[in-house]
Amino acid sequence: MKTDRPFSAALERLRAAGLRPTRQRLALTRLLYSDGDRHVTAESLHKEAMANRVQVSLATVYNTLHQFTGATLLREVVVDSARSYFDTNTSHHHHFFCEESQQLMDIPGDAMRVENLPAPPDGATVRRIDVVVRVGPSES
Amino acid sequence: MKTDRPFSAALERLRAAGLRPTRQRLALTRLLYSDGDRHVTAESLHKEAMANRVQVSLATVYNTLHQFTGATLLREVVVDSARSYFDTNTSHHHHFFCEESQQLMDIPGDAMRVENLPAPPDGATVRRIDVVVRVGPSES
DNA sequence: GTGTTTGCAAAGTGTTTGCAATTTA
DNA sequence: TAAATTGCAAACACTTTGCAAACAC
Repeated sequence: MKTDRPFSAALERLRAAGLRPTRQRLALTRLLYSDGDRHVTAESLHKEAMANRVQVSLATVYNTLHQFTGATLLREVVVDSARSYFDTNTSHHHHFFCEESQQLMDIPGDAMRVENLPAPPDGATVRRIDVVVRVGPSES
Repeated sequence: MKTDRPFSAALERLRAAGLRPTRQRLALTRLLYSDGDRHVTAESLHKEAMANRVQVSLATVYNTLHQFTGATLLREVVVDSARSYFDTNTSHHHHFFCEESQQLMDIPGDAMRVENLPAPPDGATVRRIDVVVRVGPSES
């Protein structure tokens, strides 16, 4: 009998994060991590689940996205004030964002650097640096 | 008779942008540009207007912020998916953002540089590069 | 006067929450 | 069985819109 790879990988991933492997979380984990790095919104993931005959409510998708973010299985990316995006790549990196297509694309972490960052104000510490390169179609 | 500086400056600013100098727009312009660079949300500007006995509806504040953005009198800054921020400094620069206090602070445009930006995907052009340095209180 | 702008209240969007029913361990 | 999770529908916060009254030119 051969192991159902995506399934057991999902199980392990949830266990490692200390989250109960419920049917919904397992299904969403498989969708999110079976095929390389991805950027999803609550709605896109919910649609994808529906299309794959995984029954999950939108509320549960929201909850799950936030739990996963809390467990650093996901990283939230703020690029659009209308919608929240979540990235399965939790390592330090930046993004291209195309406003017309609403597409996010990773920029590998070491391909880019921010130079001469001034000291943060008063008693503040830098938590994170986010670079968003907004792009659009060439012909304007 | 001496000129009412903030008033006529606001008038000129609106004229230059091709916007009719209505009572509401003049008042908001004076609030926005009389005292250095500022970061506002629709609600903060509306509150400020009320506090200064300028009667404007929140809907008009929203409309005005967008018209001003379209006329490059303002620049929208995306840092928080819950709220839209507008910056009276329209030149190229980046921001510190403190999530606990919801405070935005400018980082002067030339103090910081992004190095080794990879080429944008396919037939895309870079429209803008936004760097957000998220900070928090030092004691964690 | 004529076209623009305003303000209200209603509608809209994405997101969160309360709680009973279900599921996991 | 006890505690965690789900799903629904209602509640939310912020934002946009339709339209009649007010205003700028």
